[in-house]
Parts: sequence; C-alpha cells; structure tokens
Amino acid sequence: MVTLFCRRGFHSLRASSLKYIPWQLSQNLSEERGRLLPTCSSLSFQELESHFVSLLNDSTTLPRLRQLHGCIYRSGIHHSCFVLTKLIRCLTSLDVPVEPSYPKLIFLQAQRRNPFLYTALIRGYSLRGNLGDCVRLYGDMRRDGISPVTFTFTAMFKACGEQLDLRLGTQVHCQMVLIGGFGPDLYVGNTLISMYVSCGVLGCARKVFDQMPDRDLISWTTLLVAYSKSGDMGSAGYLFNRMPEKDKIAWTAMITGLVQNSRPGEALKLFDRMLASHVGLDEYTLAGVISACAQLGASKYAKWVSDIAEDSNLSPINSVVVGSALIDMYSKCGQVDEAYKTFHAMKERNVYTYSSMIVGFAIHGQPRAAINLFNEMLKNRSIRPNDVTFVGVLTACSHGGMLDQGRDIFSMMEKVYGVPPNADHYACMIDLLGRAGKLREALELIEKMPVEPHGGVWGALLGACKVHEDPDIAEIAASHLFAIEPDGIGNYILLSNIYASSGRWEDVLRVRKLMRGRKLRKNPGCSWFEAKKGEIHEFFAGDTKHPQYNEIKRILEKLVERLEGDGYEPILSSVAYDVSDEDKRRILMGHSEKLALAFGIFSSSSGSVIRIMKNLRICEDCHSFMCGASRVAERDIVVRDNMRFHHFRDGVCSCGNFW
DNA sequence: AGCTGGAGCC
Repeated sequence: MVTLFCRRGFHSLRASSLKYIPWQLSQNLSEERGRLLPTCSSLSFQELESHFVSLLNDSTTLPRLRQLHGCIYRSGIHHSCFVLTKLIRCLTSLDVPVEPSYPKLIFLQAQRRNPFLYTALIRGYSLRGNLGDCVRLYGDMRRDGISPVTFTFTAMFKACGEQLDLRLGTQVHCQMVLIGGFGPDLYVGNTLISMYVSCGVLGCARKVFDQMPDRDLISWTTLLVAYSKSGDMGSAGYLFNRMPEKDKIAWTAMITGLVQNSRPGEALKLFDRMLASHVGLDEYTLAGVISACAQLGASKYAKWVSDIAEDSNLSPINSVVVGSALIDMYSKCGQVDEAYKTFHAMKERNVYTYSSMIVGFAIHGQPRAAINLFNEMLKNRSIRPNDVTFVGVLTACSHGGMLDQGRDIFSMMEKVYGVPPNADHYACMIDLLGRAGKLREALELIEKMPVEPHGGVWGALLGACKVHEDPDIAEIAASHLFAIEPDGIGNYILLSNIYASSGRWEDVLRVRKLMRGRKLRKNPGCSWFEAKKGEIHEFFAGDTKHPQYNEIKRILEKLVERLEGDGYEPILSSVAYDVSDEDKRRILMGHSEKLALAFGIFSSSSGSVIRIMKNLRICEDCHSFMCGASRVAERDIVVRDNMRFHHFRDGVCSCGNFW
C-alpha cells in the first residue's frame, strides 16, 4: 500500500539524505496522486473500477476514505455501483464514528441502484443496531422492484437478532422463502440459527438446522451453545457427540457449557479427551477449565491447571483472560493471597481482572481492600466498571457492614457510571440493610424495585430475618421464595430454624409438613478437607464411618473441654429440632465442619492452614466453635461455606460475626 | 463479482 504524504518513508530516511526530502516528498506525492486519480483516458471502465476497489480495500481511516470519495467523483466513475458499494462498506465497517448521514449520502448520489448497493447500506444500519432504517430501506428496495440477495437477508437477520425483534425476523424469513431461490443455505441458515437463538426460540433454530442441506462447524456449535445456555445439557451433549468433526472452539464450547451448568468434574474429563485429540487449546479453553477448578475449589486442581497454563505459554503475564480466570479461581480456592499475587504480576488488566479481584476481597472479608481497589480502578480512565464490578463492591460493603458507603455506591452506579442496578445488586442492598437490622426498610426497597425480585433478593431478606430473629417478615420473604423456588430446600429449613429459635414449634411442624408434602428432603450437611497429597476427605453430618473416626472423636472431645474452660457454650438454638438439650449438644458435635476440623488438626502439620469447604451455610454454633478452636489449637482455619469465606485466626473471624 | 456466521474470565 502507498502511504499518503510519505509518513512512513520520512522516518526511514537517514540524516545524510535529508536534503533530498523536498524532492522525494513531491515526487512521492505526485506519484500518489497519479495512483489515486489516474487519467480516465489511460484506463478502461473496468480497470478504473478494480483500481478504486483495490485502493478502498487498503483504506482503514476516515480521512483516507473521504479523500478517495473525492477522487472517485473526479475520475467520473461515481455511477459505478460496484465502487460505491465498496465505499459504503468501508465507511460502515470503520471502528471510528462516521456521521450516519454520510453513507446514506453516497447511496443517494448513485445514479443506478442494484441489490448490492442496497445491501451495503442495510448492513451499515444493521451494524449500528438501527433496525428501523434497515426495514425502511428493505421496503424501498422491494418497491424499486429490486430482488434481495442472500446477503441482504443475512444483514436483516443479524439486526433482528441483535434487536431481539422476533416478529420482524420471522416476517423476513417468510418473505425469503416466498421470494424463493434461497433455501436455508450455509450462511443464511447459520445467521437464522443465531437469530432464533438470541430471540430465545430454540425450537425454530433447531428446525432451521434440521432443514439445512449442508451444515458446518459453526451451525453445530451455535446450536450446541444455545442448548447449554438454556440448561439442556442432554441435547448439547447429543449434538457434540454427533458432530462430524470438532475444532477447538467446539470443544471449548462444550467444556464451558458443562462448567456453566455446574458440572465441573465432567468438564475436566472432557478437557482430558480434548488434550488427547490434539486439536490444540487457547486462552478461552483454559478460562473454562480454570473456571471448572474454581467450582471444585480444591488447591490440587488450582496447581494442576496453573501448570498447564504455564506450559501452554498462556501465563497470566501474557494473557489477561487466563489471568482474570486464575484470580477468580485462587480466591474461590481460599487463596486470596495467591489471587493478589497473580493480579499484581499481570501486565494488562481489564474490567474482568479488577472485578474478579474485588469479588475475591469481598468474599474473603477484606472490604477495605475491595473498596480501595475499586477506587484505584476508577482512576484508570480506560476501564469502566460494569454490573459485576458493582456486585463485588456492594458485596464488600455488605460483608463489612458498611451501610452508608453501600448506599452511596448504589445510588451512584446508574447516575455516574450508567450501570442500572439489576436484581443481584438489589440482593446486595437487601443483605446490607438486613445485616444492619433494617428489615422494614429492606422490605420497602423490594416493593419499590423496578426489576422483578429473584430468589436471591428474598433469600437475602430471609437470611437477615434469621440473624435478627424476625419471624413475621421471614414469613413474607418465605412465601415469595416458596413460589419462586418451590424445590429450594434451604428456604424451608431457614424458615423452620427461624421459628425454632423463637420457640414457635407448631410453625416448625407446619413447615416440616409442607416439606414432606412437596417430597423435599433435607440436604445432608457435608464438608471436605483437602489433605497434603491432594486427596479429599468427605464428612457428612453425624458421620461415624471415617476410618479414623475414633481419633476424630477423641480430638473433638479434648477440644470441647478446652473451649468450655475458655467460656464456650454450645448455641443450642442452632438446632432446628424440638429435642432435649442433651440431644441438641450431640447433634451440634456431629456437624460436618467440626468433624473435618478435628481431622484437619491431627492429620496436617502444625503450622499449616486448615482449609474446609462446606455445602451449606455455616451455623452459628460452628462459627463460634471455629473462632475458639483457632485460638486454643493455635491454627489458622479457613472455611468456605456456600456464601463466602471465613478466616479464623486467634479467636476471631474475618467476617466480624457478620454473615 | 461484491458479502456473511460460532467459544470466554467476574
């Protein structure tokens, strides 16, 4: 490509040849002019067309395109649809903003219009999400008696998909079939599948897929992703197994789908098969695999996947995608220090990087660190916070009990940063208000919400009712929860616990009956402890089957003795059954995290951190037990429950008894 | 003739 005004050439000139610059400049300029605007007599019409098209192909800036536009006019080739089409295409695919009327002006200047010219402008509108003008122009085109080409339809379908206009999309689809000539060929078919998928009508997408005479990797993968996003892993797996060939995008899509549907174990197995099939991998693949490890939450996997990233030359240093995923994983594996090390080492950071780290600090009970990082991020003008960033910041406020700061940020997020609060943000606010004991205000906020409250919102209110023992508001929250998530076993248990702790035993029985009626069983409490070699020990509540149970029991009894000397008193209201105090004590001692703790104390070396994961929220008694144990046993204990991390050290917890 | 579509980290 010839560089205008010789900029590049200028830099490459040596000092000794400076005296030639004026000559070289003018020489290059006139050469350039000659190349841009050849005399008409020297070239045939076709030659002029291809001359300008090749110039346009090389032009990626607005000034350059404007200049070419002028040249096209002066050369007298402006009635060529071919050249004008190309010009419109170039203008509308630029990254920089172009005044919307400019491509239209060129369109109007054309003396003749063919389908390609129309289509170029339709595509321009479609790229800018301007569905209204797409439709108008499509109408003009039909009135002009010009038949659309396949690409006209793909442009229309793409715009309909992006604007979620299923009605119009279906109409155009019907017209396409009626006009005839265009069956669902490869490209049109794939675009149609995407359109129906983004409008959420998977059945239609599947129909198009089934009707297509030829399908390629993209057809299969689009549909596969759609099924996995809708939670239908059965259909996704069926497609995956029947794909005639698979590239790394297809493998990655399937792995990520499993992760998104909380099936991390299967995702890792599939990754093994992917490695064996030698299709290669990239940062997207690793992001999915890392996410699977984050869900498993075991440091064994964290180490394993970090090594793979290092071996593939995709370390956090040179991939912001891998780095951000690793930060999330480390913090979900309880290693927030390691997460920060990764964050610190990264060369490039984007909004995901910051958000992951902010969320990490938030769930590890370091709200100050989260807020500071948020402020640091705001200083970087090129990174704007998004909805997830605010989930992290608000979670930090709520875990830190920072009510006023939380309110400020919540009111700022839309006004200052243009991020409208969604149901998750409201859930954070409800949590924040709830912790501060402002249950009425929380309830009023829910009633004023502009978006539909989901289970998380009512769940946060119900959780707050547990902490502040308010069975009346709990009933309101629970009634909504039972409607939204009728199978959510935790809600019934929480409500019955709230009744239990205020001694309303008839109501407890009523809830239990409701649960039985809906055939719901209490999820057994379960905890894991990861031993030194990476093997995982699993403990269920009341479990006596562990091979070293006698040792566990001995350690627990010794621990209780020392704690009671320290003033520990079992919190009997944590037991939701109406049984004798003696039985309550027995049940509390059988809680799975206590068993895991006892096992951790005698099976790991004395200086190491004891990491425990638990499937349910940690109960009040276990929480106070862990606090005490961290002091008398002189061990750091980290417990991940289904909400967050608790770091126990020297008798206190990072959550400040706020959870 | 020109023209197009699929995966990701919180």
